[in-house]
Amino acid sequence: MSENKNISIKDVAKHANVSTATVSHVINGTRFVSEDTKQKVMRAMDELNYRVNVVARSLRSRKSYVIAFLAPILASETSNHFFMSVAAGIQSVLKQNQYHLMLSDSHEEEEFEKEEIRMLGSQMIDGLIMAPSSRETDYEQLFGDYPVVYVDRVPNNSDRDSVVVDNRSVSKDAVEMLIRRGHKRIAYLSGPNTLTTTEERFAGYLEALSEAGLAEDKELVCTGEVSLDSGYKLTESLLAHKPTAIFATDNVMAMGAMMYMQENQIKVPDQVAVVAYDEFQWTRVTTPPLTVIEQPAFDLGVKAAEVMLERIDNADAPLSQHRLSGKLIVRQSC
Amino acid sequence: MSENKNISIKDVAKHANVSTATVSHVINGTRFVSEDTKQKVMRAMDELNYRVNVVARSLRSRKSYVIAFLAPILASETSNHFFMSVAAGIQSVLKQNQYHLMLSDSHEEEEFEKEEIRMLGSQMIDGLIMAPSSRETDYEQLFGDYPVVYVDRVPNNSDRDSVVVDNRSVSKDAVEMLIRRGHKRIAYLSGPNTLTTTEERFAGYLEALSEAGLAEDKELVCTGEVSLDSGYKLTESLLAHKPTAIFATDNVMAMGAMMYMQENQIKVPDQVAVVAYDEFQWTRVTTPPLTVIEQPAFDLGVKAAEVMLERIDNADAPLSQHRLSGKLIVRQSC
DNA sequence: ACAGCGTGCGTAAACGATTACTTAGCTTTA
DNA sequence: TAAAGCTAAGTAATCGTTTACGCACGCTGT
Repeated sequence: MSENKNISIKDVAKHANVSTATVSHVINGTRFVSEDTKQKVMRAMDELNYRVNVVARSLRSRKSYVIAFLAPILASETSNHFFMSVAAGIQSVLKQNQYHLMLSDSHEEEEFEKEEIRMLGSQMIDGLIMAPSSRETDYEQLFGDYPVVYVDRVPNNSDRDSVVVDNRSVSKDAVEMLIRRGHKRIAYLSGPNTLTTTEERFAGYLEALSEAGLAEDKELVCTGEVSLDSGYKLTESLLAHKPTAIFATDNVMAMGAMMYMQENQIKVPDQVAVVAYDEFQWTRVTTPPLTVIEQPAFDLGVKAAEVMLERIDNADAPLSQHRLSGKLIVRQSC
Repeated sequence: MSENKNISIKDVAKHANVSTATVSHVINGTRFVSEDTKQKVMRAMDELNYRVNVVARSLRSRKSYVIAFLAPILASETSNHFFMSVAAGIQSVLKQNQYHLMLSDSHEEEEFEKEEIRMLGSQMIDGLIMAPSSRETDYEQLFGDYPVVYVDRVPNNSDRDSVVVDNRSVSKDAVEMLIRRGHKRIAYLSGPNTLTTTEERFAGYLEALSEAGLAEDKELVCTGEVSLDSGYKLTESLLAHKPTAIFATDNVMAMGAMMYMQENQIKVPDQVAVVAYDEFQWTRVTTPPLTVIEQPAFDLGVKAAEVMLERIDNADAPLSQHRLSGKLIVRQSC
């Protein structure tokens, strides 16, 4: 039916007896066209089932109205949900401004990520919002000449716009709360310390301890792979050192911890209290429901997109760096 | 530093003292170029920090190497994870074939979805893989002249390629298992019956009952909004009719059910057994761990992408429709 | 010695839009 | 009535590639 092959603005122009310029201006509303002519053009477009070729358009206008979001969206259940919420925030802003969102996955691997950036090439996107998988990498040489906004994480020595969570501060809140409830042996369970986020969370943990006059006990600090199994095993070894509370900076690892304690009849929170990162619906249905730190994922995306659009508007505006607050949600696990 | 503004193949050609054709052929390996010339060109590209303009390329070659995936990826935690797994599958295949994945969200709303399809325009993508939010809609007129593959769901009267889950069959398995364990009053808890998937799951439920000589009890069939709260409330009213088991076709609703029973000290599985759709890591840490139906989400994506690439290769190949099997994972909740 | 062929590369026309510059025709103004 | 101005729309260059042709040169065989 709708044979759409190769119908160009030229065909429409011929069919409507006007010039291509006029057709273009009707489509874009970029200059006055008399009502009569406008009607003729519209009718022609309808009859030919014309569809604008966005590729040609962006070649000429040097605008694609596409913003890419590069993050470890497919890496795990946790980061998946977190970054998809960020994506939702981005999308909500972009949509209002007629921009498209292109999601790319970095797999949380540097090489994979670099390859994705290369594939974006030049001109395909008007901007890149990314959560870098490494803080050591020098990304600058890979980027095209579009603006870049970092979200959730920032590489070292970056002088780009950024929107992140105030991890240190909310982590400190969480640990302080545990201390207020009488805990003195608070374990730290986390993934490897390679991301700025993780580092900040650890800093918050230490700060709370130190301000309460508690010394850091190396035996209670435990980092490992981010996975359920890893969380399970690390919890097992942690418990040998008799913590009364566990502060887990990763959701999946917290699951492992909960699973271990459930299987070994360790009462939460009576024997061991638990506070973990990331609010999910399921954290309300564990036994007991989990006390968690909720990150403003959606807002992170909203802000990042807003910053991006402003940057596109004005390349010379001053650096725009933002830090959003997390929120402690107290439930029965502590 | 890396001033990349406006470096085109022409600049490279001039700088290397060759023609643009040669540069293009070096980049794409599309015809023999002597080692010497090749080196010259490469060096020039390096020195100028040349980056191919993918927009111009796809304008000319009529190929964008972008496949769009349109699904309700941001709609809820459940569909989010499910469709992101599908996306991961798609991505894994596309990447091997040098294609890009562009994720678009349909918000599970028809108008939103249509708008997204329109925005894709023509020529921007080489193909569209989608999970339609409605089976009634006539999407055909909206599509450009790219191939379309439906995944997970298929609209009525579609004669497009498709890849879906055999929902009826695995749902039947699950209910049969409950029956074998002696259950006779099995409740059905589900979202609204507007998707083919939901419909198929209900059919499987009914079929298992009927083959076991059990009559459908309307009081035990309960559909409502897909949300934790809704699951919670519907479970409350369901329990008035004394089911001994609940079959939940949605993950979030199952969470609501679990939460209600937990809060009201209803023992699972002793008083009420539970079987629910969708395997997540957290289903292993509830008390007790949940028996679930695992959908082959990743494989769904893989297959869909394969089908897409074949279709792109050969527009006239016969219709390619696939049905993948789900898997029942039995844990302590039943 | 020259027709014929293979090799390596250059020339220039697309692809389908946007848009700076013109232009034709009409109205106003002095 | 002629110059100036205004209105609506047309002409054609341009964005950066790909690719169908064509060409020059050197080698081969007779």
